[in-house]
Amino acid sequence: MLKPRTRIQERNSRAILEAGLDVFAQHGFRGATLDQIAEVAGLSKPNLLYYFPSKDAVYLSLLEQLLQTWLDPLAHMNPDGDPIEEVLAYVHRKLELSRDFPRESRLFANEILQGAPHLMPDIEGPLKALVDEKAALLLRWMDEGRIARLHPVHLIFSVWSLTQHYADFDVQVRAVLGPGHDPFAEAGTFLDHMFRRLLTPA
Amino acid sequence: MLKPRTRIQERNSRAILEAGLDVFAQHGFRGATLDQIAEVAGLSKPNLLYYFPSKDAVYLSLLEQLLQTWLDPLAHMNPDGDPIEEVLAYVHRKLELSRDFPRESRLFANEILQGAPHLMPDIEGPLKALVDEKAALLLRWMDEGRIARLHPVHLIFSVWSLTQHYADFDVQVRAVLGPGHDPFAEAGTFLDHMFRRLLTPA
DNA sequence: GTCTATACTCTGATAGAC
DNA sequence: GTCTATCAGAGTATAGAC
Repeated sequence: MLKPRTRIQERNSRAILEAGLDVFAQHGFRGATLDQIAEVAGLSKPNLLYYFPSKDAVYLSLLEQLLQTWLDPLAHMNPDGDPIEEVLAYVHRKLELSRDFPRESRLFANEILQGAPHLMPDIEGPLKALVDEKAALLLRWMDEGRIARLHPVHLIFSVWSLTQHYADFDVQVRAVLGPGHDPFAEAGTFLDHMFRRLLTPA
Repeated sequence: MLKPRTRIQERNSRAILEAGLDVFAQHGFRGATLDQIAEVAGLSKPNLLYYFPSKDAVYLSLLEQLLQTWLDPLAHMNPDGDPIEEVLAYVHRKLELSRDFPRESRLFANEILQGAPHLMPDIEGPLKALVDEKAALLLRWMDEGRIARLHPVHLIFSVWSLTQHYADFDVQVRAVLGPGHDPFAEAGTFLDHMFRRLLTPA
C-alpha cells in the first residue's frame, strides 16, 4: 500500500480498503474483481492500482488487521476474574464483533473456506498459542470446581461458531426469524442463558 | 444437465458434479472456473459444456440437491419421541452430515455468504416453514416442562452453527487442536454433553 | 495524482472436424 | 461424444498523457 502522505491519499486508501472489504467478504478472493472494488470505492481501476500495486496487496492488507481484532476478545479473558463472568464477557464481546464487524467476519470465513491459504501460519502460530493458553486457564477453573468440566478447546470453538454464525449467516438468520426481530439482541440473551447454564458447576 | 442415457454419460455427469462440488465449495460461484472443474473431472472444457450448457447449470444442479439433504435431519425430529433424545439425535445426525458431506456444507456456506442469491426463495419458503413447525414442537415440549425453556429458533440456530463449524472451519479446527485428534468424535461427545445439560429441565 | 488507452491473460461459450 | 480451434468479453496490470 502507498504510504498516505496527503489527506486525499488517506481518504482514497481508506475507501479502497472499505470497498475491498465489501467485495472480498461477499465473493472471496478469486470471486472479487478490481473493477467492482474500484467502482464501490468511487475510483478508476488504474487509480486504485496507483494506491495498491495488486489485487493481492489489497487482500493481504485487509487480512493483516483482521486476526488481531479477532483474537482480542479472547486475549482479554482475565485469569483473576470470576470464571463464569469472564467467559460470558468473552461471549458478549465476540457477539458484538459479529454485530459491528460482520464483513470482517465473512472475510475471515471466506479465507478459511478456501483452506486458509494466507492465514494458516497465523492460525498455527499465534492463534493456536492463545487458544492453548486460555484452554489451560479454563482447565484450571474446572479443576478448582469453579466451572463445569467440558473440553476446553471445543468450548472455545463453540463460542466462535455460535457468535460468528450471526454475522456469516445473517441473511439466513433474518429470513428464518422473519420481520420484527433483532437477531443480535436475541442472540445476546440466548447465549448468556446458554453459557451460564452450561458452565455452572453441577 | 444432459439426461444420462449411457454408462459413459452417467459417469461423466457424476464426475462433473463431483468436481464442481470441490471447486465451488472452495472458491464460491464467481471464484470457480470451468477450466478447473473440467480438469478435476478429467474432461476438456468443451466436453464439460456438452454435458452442462453453462457454469450456472452446474452450480444450480448442485444446489438443487442440497437443501433437501440439509433439512432432512430436522424434518426427522419426532413429536412423539422423548424430547431430549430427539434433539440429541438431531444434533448427532447434523454432525454426521458435517463429517460425511463437508463439501456440501461449504457450498451452502459460500452461497449464504454471497447473500443467498439462488437459495433465498427456498430459505424464506420451505426452510422457514420447517423451522417454524419444529420451533412450535420445541415450545410445546417447553410448556410441558419436558425440556428447559429457551428461544426455540435460536436453539435450532445453535445446532446449525455448532455442527456446521466442524465442516466449514475444518482446517482451523485441526490446526488449533494439533495432531492426534479426531475433531468429529470429540465434537460428538462435547455436543452431547452440552445439549443434555442445556435441555434438562432445572 | 488521476485519467485514457491499451497490452495481455483468463474465462465462458461456440463451431466444426473426426 | 470428444477434440482442436477459436471468439467475445472480462480480468489484472502497465504506459503515458495531462
